[in-house]
Amino acid sequence: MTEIFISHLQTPLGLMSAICDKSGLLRLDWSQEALDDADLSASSNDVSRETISQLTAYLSGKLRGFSLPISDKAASASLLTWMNVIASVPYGQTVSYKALAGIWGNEKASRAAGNACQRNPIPIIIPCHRILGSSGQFDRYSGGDRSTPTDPANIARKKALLDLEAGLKSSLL
Amino acid sequence: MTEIFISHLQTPLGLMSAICDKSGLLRLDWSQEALDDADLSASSNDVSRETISQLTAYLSGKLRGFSLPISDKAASASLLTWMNVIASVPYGQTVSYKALAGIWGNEKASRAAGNACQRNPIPIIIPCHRILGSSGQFDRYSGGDRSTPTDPANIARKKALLDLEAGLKSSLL
DNA sequence: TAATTCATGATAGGCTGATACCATAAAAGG
DNA sequence: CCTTTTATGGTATCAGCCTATCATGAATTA
Repeated sequence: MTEIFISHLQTPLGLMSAICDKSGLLRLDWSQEALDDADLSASSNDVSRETISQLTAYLSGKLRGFSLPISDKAASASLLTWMNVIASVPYGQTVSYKALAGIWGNEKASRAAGNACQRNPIPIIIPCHRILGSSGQFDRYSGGDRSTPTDPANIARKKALLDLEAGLKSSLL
Repeated sequence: MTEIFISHLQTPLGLMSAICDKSGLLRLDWSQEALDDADLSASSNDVSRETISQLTAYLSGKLRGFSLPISDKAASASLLTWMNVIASVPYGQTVSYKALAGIWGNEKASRAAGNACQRNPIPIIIPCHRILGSSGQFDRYSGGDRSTPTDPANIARKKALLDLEAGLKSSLL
């Protein structure tokens, strides 16, 4: 029914797929299973190409903020509000789940904050990698795939993104 | 997501649209709103064309029974059982809502029978026009559009179909 | 320090019961 | 005849309610 558009980017951390409908970004994925319920004959469109373009600049260390339309079908209404809160964390900074929950409106909802990070369909653009445990742990990361928060490959991705933003690496491409 | 196929037939009673997915008929409609949630670029397929073909023969008085695959997504499971009951009423015969309910399994469910007729997504093929009030009234007909059972144009269609099957007219084309 | 345990809040999914909707039918009253 | 009233059964929808899940955090142990 709803037409789907896709663009890809090969990175040292894996192949990324930007998936959109006509109104904006739906999700960003590392694994190929992104294609599961998408039309196999999908082509790219302006938004998917622009996403890859900005992503390339970001991973090269040349871009510190994204400007992209996000489809309102990317997530439930409640998750979208969480995504806005996550997006308010600036480049290069990190925040605990508890602090994130505080910004959201209830400091005690730290666990709900983690829940939202896990279900974030658009990693990097919505910078859930900047959310850490209260004592600085970054041992969980889903990278758009809700089912693999402890996958070592994902942890490595989180670390790489943090290193990039901390200036420890100049590029991830 | 699910691909849709459509074929049309212009008749004196209005433009008919046969809408299918790959597994069979989804619905048959008189009004153009049939296209509302269908892909505007939809094309025809074997089933949609065969539907129009058999329909043409039926409306010309040359065919008295249909043989077409019906998608299991055309209706809920409970409605599909009602559709089978309706389809068991032979060409040229009529039955009351109460009698239909009796065949279905509960003579007192006459009102549920009417409910099923109203929601029948495939008029003519599933011959809900053969179901009348207990004293012979045919003053309700939806013709695939659940919201207009008392529309005079629909009543006229029901009468025309009954006249055709009674041999009062030799063709509706 | 590290492993366990416990208190917590939000979300989504599943289940249950209540309800509004009807292309009915029969009876009652004029 | 006509309209009105009442009894009626099934379906779909929705509001509650409960529950499992979780990328947490803090306190308690050893």
